[in-house]
Amino acid sequence: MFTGALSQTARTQDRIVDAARALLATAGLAGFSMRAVAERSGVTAGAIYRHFRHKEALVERVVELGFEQFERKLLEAIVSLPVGSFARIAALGDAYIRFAAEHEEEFKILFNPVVTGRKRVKDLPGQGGYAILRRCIVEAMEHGALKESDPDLVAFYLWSRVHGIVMLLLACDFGDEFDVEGGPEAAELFDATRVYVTAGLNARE
Amino acid sequence: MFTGALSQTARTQDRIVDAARALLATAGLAGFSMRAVAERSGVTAGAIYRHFRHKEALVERVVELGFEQFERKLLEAIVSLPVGSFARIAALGDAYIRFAAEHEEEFKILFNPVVTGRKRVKDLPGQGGYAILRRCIVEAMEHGALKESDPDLVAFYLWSRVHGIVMLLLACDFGDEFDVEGGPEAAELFDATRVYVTAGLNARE
DNA sequence: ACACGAATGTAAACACCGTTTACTATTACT
DNA sequence: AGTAATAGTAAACGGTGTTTACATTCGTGT
Repeated sequence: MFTGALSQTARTQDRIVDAARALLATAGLAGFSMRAVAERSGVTAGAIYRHFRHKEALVERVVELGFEQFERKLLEAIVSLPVGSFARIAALGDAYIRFAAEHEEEFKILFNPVVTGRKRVKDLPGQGGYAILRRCIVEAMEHGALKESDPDLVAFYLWSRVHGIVMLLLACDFGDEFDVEGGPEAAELFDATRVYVTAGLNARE
Repeated sequence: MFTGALSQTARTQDRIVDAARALLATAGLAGFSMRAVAERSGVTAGAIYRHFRHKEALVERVVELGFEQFERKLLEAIVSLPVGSFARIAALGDAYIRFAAEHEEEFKILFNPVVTGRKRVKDLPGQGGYAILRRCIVEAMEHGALKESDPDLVAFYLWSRVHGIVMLLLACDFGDEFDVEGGPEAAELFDATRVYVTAGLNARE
């Protein structure tokens, strides 16, 4: 049967997922228990198992939604910038870093090999942003903004770069190496090291 | 009193830590329970609390030992290479990646912001390798192997690069983007993208 | 050599966790 | 209206990290 309204099933399933997302964002993975999710969604812990096979499946769903939101942010970041420009690539890196900063707890989960398994890039929503990045790289090469090269290799290089900046700063406090109180922010270091990416490190010219 | 032998305290404490390290390496964090560590070290779970305040403190100790071993590997990697050479810097990256590959489970923990807290780089054994890397960079600049620049910024750039490669590959499978069955290895991608680091990406010369 | 206090270990309990079970209430459809 | 699937509940189960009450061992001063 089809009614315009959502089925009761869908309603509580959504409430569970919403509660799970909120809980993960505020309490982190430590405070994320089935009973806590249940209470937040006005349901009993056992009821969650009518909608998700186990806790991991619920976490996976949250991660999936996180990646969808992530992809949306990446698309928004480049939409108003000229096709084929280096600015588009820089904007993607910036959006990546901004997302990580604004959704810290969620980001820690998205790419955490301990809490969620290793993901095939192809199966991620929007290929985890890889597809967008690769397209911008190809276009930039066509427009002469980037040296011609293997776009997959460049995409991996640039992705691992922003990812490394974010993950390293999540794991380590560089407050004593860079005299910024509380440590420098990812966005600053991303900007400050950009020149190395464009011009290279070699002294030889 | 002082005897040549270790005190009983130190003995069982070592046995606990050894068991913890072995368990973490084989079963990962999922199989790492206080009772499992206890059984492996021939002791009761409660006894562990005479030596470590809580589970996290035990994990922290394992992480600390991991960082010490990590630093040793980095030092070994450069000792026979000429001071001031770019080869030293490349060797550090290589050792970083090799360590991550050979101690995968341990590495996932060392830099995981979810399982261990954010660490001050200065407090890590060997500053987590930062001190070694920075010294090699300064020496390379003095010998003209690297463009003159802020060594801290370059160190962060290079560290985040290897870290990003490793963490990204731990989280994601790129088997479909690079036609290497099961996905490419970190060492391959590290080598293949090195030219971007030395020469830069810009088309403009 | 002995005694005594601290250090170390044990077994059992506690509260919490993910998950399952037995049961009830609701829903959708003939 | 009747019925079979669906959705929800409360209680239980085994496992977890941690604490407790108690026993043992150890180190040391006399």
